[in-house]
Amino acid sequence: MAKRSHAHPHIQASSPSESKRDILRSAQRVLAILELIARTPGGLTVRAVSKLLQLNISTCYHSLNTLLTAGYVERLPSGHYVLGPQIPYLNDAYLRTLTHDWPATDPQESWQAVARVPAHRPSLSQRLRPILHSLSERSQEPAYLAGWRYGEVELQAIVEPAHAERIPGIYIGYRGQAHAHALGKVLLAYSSPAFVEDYLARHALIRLTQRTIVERTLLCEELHTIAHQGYSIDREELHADTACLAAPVRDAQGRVMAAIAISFRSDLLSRRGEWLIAQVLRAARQASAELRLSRPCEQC
Amino acid sequence: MAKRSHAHPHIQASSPSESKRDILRSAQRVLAILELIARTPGGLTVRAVSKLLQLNISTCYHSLNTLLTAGYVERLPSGHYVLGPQIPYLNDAYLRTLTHDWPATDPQESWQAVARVPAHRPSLSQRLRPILHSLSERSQEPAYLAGWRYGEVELQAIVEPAHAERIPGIYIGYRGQAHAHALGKVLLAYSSPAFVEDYLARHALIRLTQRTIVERTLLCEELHTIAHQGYSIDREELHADTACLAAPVRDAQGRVMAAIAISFRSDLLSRRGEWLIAQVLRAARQASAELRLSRPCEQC
DNA sequence: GATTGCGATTTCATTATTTGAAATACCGTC
DNA sequence: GACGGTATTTCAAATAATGAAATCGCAATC
Repeated sequence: MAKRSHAHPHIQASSPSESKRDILRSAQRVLAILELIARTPGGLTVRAVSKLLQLNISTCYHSLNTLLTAGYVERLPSGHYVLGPQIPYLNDAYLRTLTHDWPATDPQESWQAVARVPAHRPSLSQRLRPILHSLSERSQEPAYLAGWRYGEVELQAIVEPAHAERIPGIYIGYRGQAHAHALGKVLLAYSSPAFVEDYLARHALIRLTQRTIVERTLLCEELHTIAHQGYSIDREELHADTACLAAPVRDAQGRVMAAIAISFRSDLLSRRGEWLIAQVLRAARQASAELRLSRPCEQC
Repeated sequence: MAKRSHAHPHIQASSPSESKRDILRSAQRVLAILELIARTPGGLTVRAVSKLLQLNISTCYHSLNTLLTAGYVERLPSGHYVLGPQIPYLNDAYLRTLTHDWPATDPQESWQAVARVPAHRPSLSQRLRPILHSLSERSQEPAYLAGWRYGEVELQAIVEPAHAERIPGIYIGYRGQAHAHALGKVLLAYSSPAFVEDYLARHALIRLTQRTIVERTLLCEELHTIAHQGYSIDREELHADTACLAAPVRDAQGRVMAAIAISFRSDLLSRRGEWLIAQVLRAARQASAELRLSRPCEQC
């Protein structure tokens, strides 16, 4: 975007690393402080922020005041700043934007259609929640729904049973590491080769556990296998001790719109694997059936 | 905080309304833009932001770029900006801060103890989730958990059954309007008079429906009734057509630490009210029993 | 195939805003 | 009562944001 054209007539020397144009530096700093606080469970004092970010304490003081008055952080009586109530408020708004249906995956440009999708039609996650619910109920494991969003795999719904916990570090809105989980792999497996190409060009295959598939060729083989067998397995590829199973959800035209999954302790795979696969496939079939009827479809 | 002392020797005339000191204006503007986008389901273009906020288009352009590169917004191919993946990421961090136990309510200062509570003990919402789950299961209505946080009632857990939807506009992390819902009323009902006094001084009794209690004396009467009967009812006080029932959860010392509730279509109140009250009371009793055993208590 | 309209991007000088060092205030502890 | 660790305030320096206007790009229209 920024053209970084002929240097300013002004000074500009003093900025240490090549600082980006078109960015509001104090705003950027404030956001960086917010993220730092998010990463620190117990909160941070003004001074701590100043030290960690190598910023003048006065700058941090003003930045934190800005965040404070806007509700993005809160100040504990101890002087520690923690995330404030504006965060879940914005998240609620974000969740409502999941209330679109996305066109499937294919040529990287397909998601541009999103712009044309009218807001406020019943979302996939809303329509499929009962199915996730019963999947979670039957299996007594957490159930997940993911779809494409702006060229990324996005986790869009989680239904947890009373006792089992979701995979740590995973949350609604989580994107990425598609190569390392069952949902991502199954969605990629049913994408066009051109799209997979593009996806792999945009994403490094980061190693998350010893089992993560980090070889491009191995991953492509895996995707073929998945497309052939109709579901995907994550054997501790994302998180040690945890396995996932995922299966595709198709719309009336047969396009893969989403994927449904469950996660569970990986040692269950050998004992209950077959049964769990059957449950996931069943839920995915139900979901596809649900999408087949009464599509409030605009672009058909 | 800001002392607004003797006017600067500089100009300072040009700022129209009394602009606050100790605030980073460009950062504040960026946050305002973020909130504007959050309020707009379909997203906004640079120009639209500029018009709505009465800012120079160049300012908006730079602000949006800042938000964009930090992941707080995303740009659709149409040029519309919508909330980005950083929002749910921060929310996940916020949710983890719910992983404290809070001291109860009383004298407005009690929440200052939060600062001393070590992070990472099992949270109320984690411990009580199975109970909420079975409450939701039995009643087939959404179940809620709320507690005190920094002197405010905060919604801390929601368990939705397969088919019923939570109250719109309500989300985990939601605070306030305690006078208008069952959870808030029951928590206030078991707070000390001094605290209620303080709470009422800090919060106007905003009218949300025709039934909202906006008279201070009426609310106090209501709180007395609630404390006497052991549960609270919200009869369309927060949201038209929706009723809630809430009951207190006590710790081993008998202090009210939280409240459990369900919401449902208000017409069910006459038919199933008695039964639903029994369910909520039962869940609250179970929760209190759960808190009674094996408290990982630091300050006792 | 050129034109128009609409909006995004870039430019650049002006000027207000942010910065940073240091002084000061605060609070709990020894 | 002094000390150590922080938070807050001050104020001049100078950096960084602003705003008007020019430019660019795209798509619809003539």
